[in-house]
Amino acid sequence: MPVDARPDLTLCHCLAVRQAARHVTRFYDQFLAPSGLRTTQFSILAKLRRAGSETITTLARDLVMDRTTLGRNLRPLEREGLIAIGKGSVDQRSREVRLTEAGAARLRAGIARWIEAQGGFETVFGNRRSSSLRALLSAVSAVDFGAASADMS
Amino acid sequence: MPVDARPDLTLCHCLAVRQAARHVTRFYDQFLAPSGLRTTQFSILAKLRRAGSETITTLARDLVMDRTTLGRNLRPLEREGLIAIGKGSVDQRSREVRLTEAGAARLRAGIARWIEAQGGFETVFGNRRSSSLRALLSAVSAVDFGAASADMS
DNA sequence: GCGATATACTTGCATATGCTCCTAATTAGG
DNA sequence: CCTAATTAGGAGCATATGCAAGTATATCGC
Repeated sequence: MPVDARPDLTLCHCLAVRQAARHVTRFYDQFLAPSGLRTTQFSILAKLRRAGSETITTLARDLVMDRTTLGRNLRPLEREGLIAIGKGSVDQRSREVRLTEAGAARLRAGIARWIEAQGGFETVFGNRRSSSLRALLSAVSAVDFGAASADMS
Repeated sequence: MPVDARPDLTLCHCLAVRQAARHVTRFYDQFLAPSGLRTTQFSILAKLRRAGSETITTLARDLVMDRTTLGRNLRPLEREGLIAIGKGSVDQRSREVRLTEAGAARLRAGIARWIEAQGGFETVFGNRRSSSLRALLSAVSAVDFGAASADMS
């Protein structure tokens, strides 16, 4: 590459993944709307059903989300009684988050819609490409950027 | 698949792309921070440099972003004098957004950091996989979900 | 030309995102 | 034990995200 060449900013991986996230989120949210859940909320409830009970920190790590972000995202769910948050049994600092009955019911309603969204996505994008994409995205989310981080302090 | 089988929610494409977006954004933002730009702002300025001048609606479409979201995202940039917004010459309703000199300078500073981030990403994720990923993400962003939309009104 | 329709944008609302700084509880060293 | 470093979580700040509803301008039909 010539020294003077302007780098091609259209090749930005960050922009690509953010644009796709916006586009796909709007699609899924459209389906989930009747259930009264957003994709983020749906993901949280789904994760809780699998995990049973988790602290905010571990749940945040599972969802590749900042702790403080998750803490706030839990608020609307708790307000609606879809989750319950109690003190951690071993560590008094931590808080255990668990799915309530109402939350499980809401999740079931959401799942019916999610199946449509997921199916719709795969129909238009193709099963093969969908699988490839999800595999690559999972790999990205699992990457440890620590070694290449800007801040080495 | 058995009728009673619970669908595997961990295969959600929406969750996958959102998690990846969060993870990658944090990585790029770390690098961009010294330039005083966030990835979203960097993308907007970069787009404006290429486009020269665009209305909010077309710019939003280019960035796969809601018009109202973009409208608000422009505010901090205008406040800092990195962009200028004037009335559209042909259509009086529209507003033309363009890069200022200060914006171009800021963008140049950001590009230096972006190169590090982009390079770091490709180093840890691999050039081949990075290319495949970006291609798939571009395809996703270009998909017209209209036909498979939940709302057919 | 005028009323109907469409388009460009803004505002209000609610959630999403993560950083920095703070407090409380835990754990490590001595 | 008791202090120091660590960890779990919250609060404040700023931006990001998009829907619904509203206003202003353009364009279409006649």
